[in-house]
Amino acid sequence: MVGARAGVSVATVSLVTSGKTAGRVSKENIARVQEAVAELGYVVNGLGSSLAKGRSNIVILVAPDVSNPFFAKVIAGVREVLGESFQLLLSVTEAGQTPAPQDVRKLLALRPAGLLVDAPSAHFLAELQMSDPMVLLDAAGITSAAPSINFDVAHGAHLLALHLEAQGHAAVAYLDSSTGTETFRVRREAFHRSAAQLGLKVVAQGSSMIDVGAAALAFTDSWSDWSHKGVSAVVCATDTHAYGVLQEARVAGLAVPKELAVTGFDDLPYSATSNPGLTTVHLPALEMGRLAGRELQKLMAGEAAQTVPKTLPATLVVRGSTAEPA
Amino acid sequence: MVGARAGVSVATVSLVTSGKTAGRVSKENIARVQEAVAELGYVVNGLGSSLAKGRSNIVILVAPDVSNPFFAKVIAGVREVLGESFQLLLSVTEAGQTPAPQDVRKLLALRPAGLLVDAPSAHFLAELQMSDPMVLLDAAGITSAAPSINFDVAHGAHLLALHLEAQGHAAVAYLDSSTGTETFRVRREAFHRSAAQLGLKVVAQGSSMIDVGAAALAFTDSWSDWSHKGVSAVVCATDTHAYGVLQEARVAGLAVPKELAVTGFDDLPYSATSNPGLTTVHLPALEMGRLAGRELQKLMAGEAAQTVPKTLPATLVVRGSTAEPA
DNA sequence: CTGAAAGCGCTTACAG
DNA sequence: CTGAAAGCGCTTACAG
Repeated sequence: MVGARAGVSVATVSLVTSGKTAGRVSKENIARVQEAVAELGYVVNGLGSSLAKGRSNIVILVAPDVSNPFFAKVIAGVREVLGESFQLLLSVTEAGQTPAPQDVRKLLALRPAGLLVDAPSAHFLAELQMSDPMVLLDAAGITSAAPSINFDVAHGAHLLALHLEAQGHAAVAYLDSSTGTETFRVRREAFHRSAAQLGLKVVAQGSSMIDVGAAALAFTDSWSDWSHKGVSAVVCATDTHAYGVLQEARVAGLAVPKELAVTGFDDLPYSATSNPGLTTVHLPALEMGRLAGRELQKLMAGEAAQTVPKTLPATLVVRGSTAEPA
Repeated sequence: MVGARAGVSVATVSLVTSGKTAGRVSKENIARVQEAVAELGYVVNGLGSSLAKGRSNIVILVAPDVSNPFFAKVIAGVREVLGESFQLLLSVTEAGQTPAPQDVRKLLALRPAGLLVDAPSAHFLAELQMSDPMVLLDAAGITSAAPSINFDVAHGAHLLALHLEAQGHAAVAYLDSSTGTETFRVRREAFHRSAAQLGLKVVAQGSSMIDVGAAALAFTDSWSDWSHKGVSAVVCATDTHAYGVLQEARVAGLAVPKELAVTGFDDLPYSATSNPGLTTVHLPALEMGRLAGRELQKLMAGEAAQTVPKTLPATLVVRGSTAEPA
């Protein structure tokens, strides 16, 4: 450790670089060490440091779909809370895929201080059997000992059904995501339940990956059938699906919302500016990131975890895709 | 190290877990160790391992905008090449921002085996002064000792000018990105140069962040002015900008491409399915990821780096936003 | 206020 | 084929 260029012991250098000088190191030595550090461009080796301390300062965020504008907000929220003290890293898996057991193992080998897991599957959590601090995000429908922050997607689906019924729709189609994440099951089942209560008939179903092109294809393949069944609105599991439907509706010359209403879920940035704007369920992503970050901090500080999942409200944003502007 | 439950020394366990048993450990001991590992759910502590070996197996990808569908492909390419041997992690910064010096320092503290830096600024690289393996991606206009993989965006811009001139346009507006990344400077300057050669006039300029809403706003604010100047086409620095323009053109009742042609840059997935489809410059993102991964592997293996930046071809994809379907 | 020393969990020559 | 030992770069009681 070349920092001994300051003429002090390694112990003193360590004290200075980790900021634990209070009443332990003289002013002169602090200055001398800082100077040497600056001159040599010394950076503490996190490997040695973490090993000695028994834990790293890495927080890993595991998510199936990092390349999603919705997720960017979640990340921003987490960063805001975790700040300087932890190094946030994203685990990368195949697009749309939850990481495989061996990926997880490699992550744990880094001995992260904490784990944030977005949209986990039950299977994934079973594999994990984490004892380290862990917080689940968007884990509706999952039971786990780990604290979780969820969106009230069921209520969101309910609001959607209410709105469509009020707009006079009688028969709708549901375009689901084929990724099989729990949140989509909850969205779908809640919508069906609410629709049934209201006398709104879900007469057709479809599904595709979360991709504009795939959703567009799913819609064009089904539309003639749906049309015969009297479908006047398509309820999509995500905004991305809705974009595909909006596009193909335009190609097919269908007037939106007059001949066909379209709804989404997530309220991605694009939904506010599309034409027509997309009626969708807004989920407070930034807030989710913040809460998850805070909960993880507590856990990492050794405090007790929340036991009841925290649920964030979902709200309905009505735009031109379901209602003519007043 | 509880693995000594197999009745062997730590050294033997280490040999087994790192797969270096060839002619060094007996079959029985291999089996015994593997059994103990499985029973105890043992995971090698990467901190200790990396410290002993002098380097980690972490590769960090630094990028200003991870939440971008374009970037998802780059990542896929990198993963494909790096495979099992390295742990790919994404560094997270504020959306659209290149990481600050202190962020970089924290990254280096992890002693990554290699660094992949996307769209770096000259300033960022100066701060870095890396001696570790590093490969730059999309660093057009940057000079650095590190190998880099670039897109030939200048040629792409040239193709765009050629196409617009051939379509009979005489006056166009350029909608730039306000992020100030080098690649946008190159795109803009190349387009202006080519346009000037062809007698195509760039009569107006605008700029916004890379965001559909922001681009839409920039367009509506400028359109009456641009219109007076005889603008018949808007050339956008990214597809995202183009989406904003397309939307507002529709709102304004402008027929695309008849009254207003629109072009993008990047060829995001959405551009193929938008209506009209977006004429844009296709950049081979997956291929860039692969090449960058391969180059980094060479570097990490101690082989000589390529000295000349590798440039991937940009191609023009003509769609409905500039040309009526035949 | 300071430094010598033990130890974090591994890997890797080295001697047997 | 096997194990004892040194060492990777730190941190943290501990003794002074």
